[in-house]
Amino acid sequence: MNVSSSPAILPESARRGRRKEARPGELLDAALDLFVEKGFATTRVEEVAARAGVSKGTLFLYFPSKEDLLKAVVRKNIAGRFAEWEQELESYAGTSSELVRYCFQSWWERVGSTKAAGLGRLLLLEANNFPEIAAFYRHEVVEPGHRLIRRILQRGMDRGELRPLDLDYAVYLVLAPLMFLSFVQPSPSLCILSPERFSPQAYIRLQADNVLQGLCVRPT
Amino acid sequence: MNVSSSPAILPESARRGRRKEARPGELLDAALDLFVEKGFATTRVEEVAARAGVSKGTLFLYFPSKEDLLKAVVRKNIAGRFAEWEQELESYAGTSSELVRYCFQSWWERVGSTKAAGLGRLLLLEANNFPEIAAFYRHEVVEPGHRLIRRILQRGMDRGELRPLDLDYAVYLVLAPLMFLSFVQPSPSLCILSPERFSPQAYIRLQADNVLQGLCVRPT
Amino acid sequence: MNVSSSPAILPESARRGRRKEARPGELLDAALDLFVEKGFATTRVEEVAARAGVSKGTLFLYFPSKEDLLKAVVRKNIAGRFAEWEQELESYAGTSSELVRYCFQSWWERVGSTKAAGLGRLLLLEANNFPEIAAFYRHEVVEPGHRLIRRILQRGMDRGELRPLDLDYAVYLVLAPLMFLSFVQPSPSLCILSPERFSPQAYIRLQADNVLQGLCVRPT
Amino acid sequence: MNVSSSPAILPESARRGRRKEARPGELLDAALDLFVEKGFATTRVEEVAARAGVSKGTLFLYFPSKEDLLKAVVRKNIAGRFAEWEQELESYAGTSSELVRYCFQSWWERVGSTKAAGLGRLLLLEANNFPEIAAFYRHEVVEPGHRLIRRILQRGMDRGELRPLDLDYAVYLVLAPLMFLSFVQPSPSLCILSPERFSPQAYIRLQADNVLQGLCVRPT
DNA sequence: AATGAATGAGTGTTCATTCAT
DNA sequence: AATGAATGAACACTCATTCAT
Repeated sequence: MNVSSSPAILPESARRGRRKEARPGELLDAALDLFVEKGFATTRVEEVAARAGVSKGTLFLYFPSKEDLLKAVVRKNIAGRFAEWEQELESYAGTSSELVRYCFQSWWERVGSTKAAGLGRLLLLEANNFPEIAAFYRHEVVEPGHRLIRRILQRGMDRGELRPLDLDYAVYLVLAPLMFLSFVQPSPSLCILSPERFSPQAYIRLQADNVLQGLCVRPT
Repeated sequence: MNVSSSPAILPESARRGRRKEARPGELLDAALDLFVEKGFATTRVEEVAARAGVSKGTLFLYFPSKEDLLKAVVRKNIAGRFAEWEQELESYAGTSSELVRYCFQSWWERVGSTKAAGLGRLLLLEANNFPEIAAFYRHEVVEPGHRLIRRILQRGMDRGELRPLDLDYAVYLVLAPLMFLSFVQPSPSLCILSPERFSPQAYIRLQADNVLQGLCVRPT
Repeated sequence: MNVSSSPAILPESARRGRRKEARPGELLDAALDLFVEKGFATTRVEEVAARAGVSKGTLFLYFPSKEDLLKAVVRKNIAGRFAEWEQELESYAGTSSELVRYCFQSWWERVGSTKAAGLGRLLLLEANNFPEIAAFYRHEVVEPGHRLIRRILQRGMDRGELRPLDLDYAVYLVLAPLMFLSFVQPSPSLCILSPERFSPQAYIRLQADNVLQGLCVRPT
Repeated sequence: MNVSSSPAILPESARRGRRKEARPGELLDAALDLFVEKGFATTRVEEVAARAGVSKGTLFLYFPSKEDLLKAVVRKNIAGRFAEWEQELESYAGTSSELVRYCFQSWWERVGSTKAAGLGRLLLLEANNFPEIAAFYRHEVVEPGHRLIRRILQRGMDRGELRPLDLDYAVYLVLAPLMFLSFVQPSPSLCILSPERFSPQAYIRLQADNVLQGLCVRPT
């Protein structure tokens, strides 16, 4: 259609009228943005609706309550990509160093650089207020994530490429730098000194490097 | 005080009197707890007052508004310990490895294990809502912290004990694991699989170890 | 109609077509039911539409507003049966006792046992909110009803069959039992102890009996 | 106090300030008035508050929700006067005619002429919407009322003063005229032709008369 | 200084009504 | 004629803040 080729032609009339299939997605995107940026309690449903280009009433046509909107946001942004990820791991042929680097890098590409990255931060606080949602997130995201990392580290130990580790804590060697980045990104000015010059990619690279090699000089 | 000079007559009011100066502190403690646990917006001033054992009205006697209460919480819990810390660094005689380990450990003792640890998380989530407070925290805590870590790493590089690093990113090698812990601690169930069995000390130790040595086996 | 001339082609739309004229009636029936059962304010237009098997929008095609729907409900269910009733009275040949009994009985058959009975109760409760509608009902139903009863009682007094009565109050001797029944019927559990066993006919019979004979034993 | 003796002195300042004990009662009175007049759904809590001379928020200080306000209204206006009434019946020495007349008259004095009379009408509709409240009313008011009337009629039959009756229906000979009056009173214009000239006392007297003697002339 | 009753602006949610299709 | 997506005014309820005592 020439709508997409010339977006200037039908901007207004397209926004009006019925768009039943598109609405929920637009609302969920708007909600994710605002919830991550301002928090759940501070975000008014009217703001969400406005950002999605509809009225307050319309939002309630698709989501029975603000809390249900949050649930839907969480559900939508939890792609079950872990299956795919585990596949890749099974068939990975390279060294453990390469695998860890690949893991950091592909987390950035698939999660960290997307809007979904803010979800963790959002739930960080709301976990106490909405235990049910937190449990869902935990089950769908956190647990699979832990399992994946453990397997990677175990593989490295099995192959003699990684030093012996207590896996219960070693998981966080991978998790902490990634989570820190996703927690901090939506309001970088608090923790990052020069947000303008900060390159997440460079951050990821150094963290991957160092989790493998450590700070100390190595005898060559 | 003449209150204590007539102990038999005013036993009740004496208890009150003794506490009078402590009130603001108790309110700030209660506020920190609740803000960290439930978030700023979700916490009602009445809850804060109740936890501090006073009435809602009394709270407003000491703090003109809920936001001012938050500001006061931030101010109180930002001890200017960086001066002391920098002192210790100047006069530190050991190796860089020891210094980094000491840094992790003493962060845990002085910050991570205290209630103040939750402050970062609180402000992380409210940074966008209260830029002024965030800027204050940034200036008083984040920037000195960054400087401290940079100096430690620089010292290590100067002494040839640490490998060459881009300090702009290397700071986060230290910061990320510590911040992750303090962000996650108040609602551990979200990110930590077995919160009951989780030992922050063991976490700290492994992170310090690994930031120095890395995961890879080292040739002996 | 040419719709029926091509029955094979448009079987669906034919059903629609046949119903087209019936729509308003079905909506009015549904509205009466729901208004009487749940009250005007508590009934949503969507419910009315749903019960009539059409969409919300369709209802507004026939009735410009919810209040107009109520007006139409009232208008439809006020059959001008009083003319016929008065006729019967004029030509009635029996005793006054028989006439009163006949009056009770035929009220039950023509009004009390029909859905229209609930109208009185509905308007009783909404009279203060919609004075205009109440005035209409009063003029079309209440006043003719009063006149009818007065005439019956007057006839009885004239014929020496009924004791002398102040007609301004005596009307309610007939009205009260009938109205009570119609007010109470739609939610009988409130006033009637065993709604399952309650027979309106038996109620009507006893009330008619007693309004004529009274409770006291009569000397034979 | 001279407050009551000179009500003009402190009219305003008295209304402000704390009146914790008086508030609930004032709110309940206002609520009963408005609920009876306009119905539950149509009455806004703000109106109730305004009529009681307080703000919307204050109402919620005393009643957690609008529905709870309704419950409290019902509870408050159900005086347990049935015990007293049954006492009077036990010890009543006169004829059954006198007793029935007394019953009609004292219902008017104790119930019909008070604001509580509107309760029945209010619940008539809300019974379907709030079954729990209806059940309470039924248990506290309707059932004791039925029992009382049955006993009166039974006594009359036992003493040979009243004709044989099926009590299950005879109760309504007493109930219907009284209930009709209380249902109709709050918006008399609907059913009563000349509300200005209508005397409830005259109504009560005639109904009592007639329930005993009937319309038909009696041989003397 | 302390209380807690009172306030009212603000927010989530409902629902009669409109209108593009 | 019929639909049902969209609207926004209206209302129940919350809670930071005030103030008389």
